[in-house]
Amino acid sequence: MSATKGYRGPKGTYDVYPGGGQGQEPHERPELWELVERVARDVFGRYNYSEVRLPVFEEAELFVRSSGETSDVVTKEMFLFTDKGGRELALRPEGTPGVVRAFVEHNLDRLAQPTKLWYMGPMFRHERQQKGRYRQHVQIGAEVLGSPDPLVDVEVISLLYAIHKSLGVKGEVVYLNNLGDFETRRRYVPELRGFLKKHEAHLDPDSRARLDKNPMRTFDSKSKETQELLDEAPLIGDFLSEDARGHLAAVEAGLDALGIPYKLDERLVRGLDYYTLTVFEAKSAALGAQDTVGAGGRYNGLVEQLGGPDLAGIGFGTGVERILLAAEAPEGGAGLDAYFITLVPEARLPALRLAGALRDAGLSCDLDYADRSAKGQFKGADRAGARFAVVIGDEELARGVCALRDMASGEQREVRISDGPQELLRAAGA
RNA sequence: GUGAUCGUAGCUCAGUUGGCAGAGCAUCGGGUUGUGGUCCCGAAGGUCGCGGGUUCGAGCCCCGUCGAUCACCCCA
Repeated sequence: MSATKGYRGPKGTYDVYPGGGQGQEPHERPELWELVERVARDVFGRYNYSEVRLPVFEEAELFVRSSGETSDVVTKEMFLFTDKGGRELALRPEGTPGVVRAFVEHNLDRLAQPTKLWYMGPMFRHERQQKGRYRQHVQIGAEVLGSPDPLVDVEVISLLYAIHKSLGVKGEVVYLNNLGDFETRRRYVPELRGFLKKHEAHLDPDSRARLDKNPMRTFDSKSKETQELLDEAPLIGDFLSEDARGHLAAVEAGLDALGIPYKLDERLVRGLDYYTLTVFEAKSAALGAQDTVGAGGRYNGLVEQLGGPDLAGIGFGTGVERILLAAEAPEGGAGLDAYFITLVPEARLPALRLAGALRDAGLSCDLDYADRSAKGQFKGADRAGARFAVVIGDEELARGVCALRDMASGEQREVRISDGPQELLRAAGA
């Protein structure tokens, strides 16, 4: 916050640093990130997904091709730059294009199908920041390539739901829709456009501008008048092909079987061009206007469009900052096993040696390096959440022992220093 | 990119009609020459976001700028 004296982080970014949570947003706390990573890794493992780690920048063209020339993400939110070889590059605004690119580049369709992948990493969008919206933010995502099976849709949605649930996201509702296949949209879009043209005078300016290029996005409008108008508009549900209708029904049956609560929302459209059939959005009532915690959908034409085989695909992305904002912050972290308190300079080397031995044995410990008073060092032990304080002073050195103090009970016993860490461990265990 | 509100100690915030920058918490030290989490005392910590203007005098008023928050646009 202060920053008169030096540099500040770039607009729309934030730092993760130790601070005991004081004045920090949850996503600024390192212990919460460790928790998220642990949980994500664990859940993905249980669903048999493999991790991919990809560059945070790609050829800009890749995003234009996949996300869509008219999408906001591409037209106004990309961080673009040219490298010294004249290549047009972009910091990735989302994860899916990179994953599909890597899938095609490495011929991952040779692996067992479908290919189930997950990632976690920063995404970049040049937009006005807000709480729960940052220019650099972290998404956890999954992509399943190579299967059109609606039960894969179910798995992906349940995966998203499981991650949120494991991390304590509050007030979550999953919205589901089906945007149809290409045939569906060929019939539906002209119908919708025709309807909107008739009422063009009553549309808000943004919706009017989208009329020709992407009329379905009109459903995203927050204008009251436009929304009232849309009550009369034709809905895509009535235009779904036989296949699309069956797909949606199968997804619903699967979600019901798993007991995942969802709401069908025929007005749900997504900002990216590549979606087909299933789209979904998980929102949390615990957030403000940026209430989407995670979202995704099926993209059956994308792999081929990016130069790969004609394979189906589906995936989601979920924002870690938003997960943490919408979650109950867990309290209490793991403390140290031992904290060494040295009362005379001659005690420092023996303490260092013992601490090293304990660390080698797998215990966590720390010592005072600030030459503090005994009282100060005990405070340090307390603040570090140490289970034991190991005290070495004049008297102990003279008798070749250290005092092992249980910080919770206050009980103290002596252990011979020459007995080494094993004896300390035994004494501590008692 | 548009609009509104805000910016004072590490954190949360007081600061009157413009008159010597404060509190609580946190930090460090002392009370207990070697024993923490309670209590008491003390210390340290600020170019009041930054730059300009008005004024004898600006944390306070005016302009600009940067940043944050909220709402749009859109999204995770």
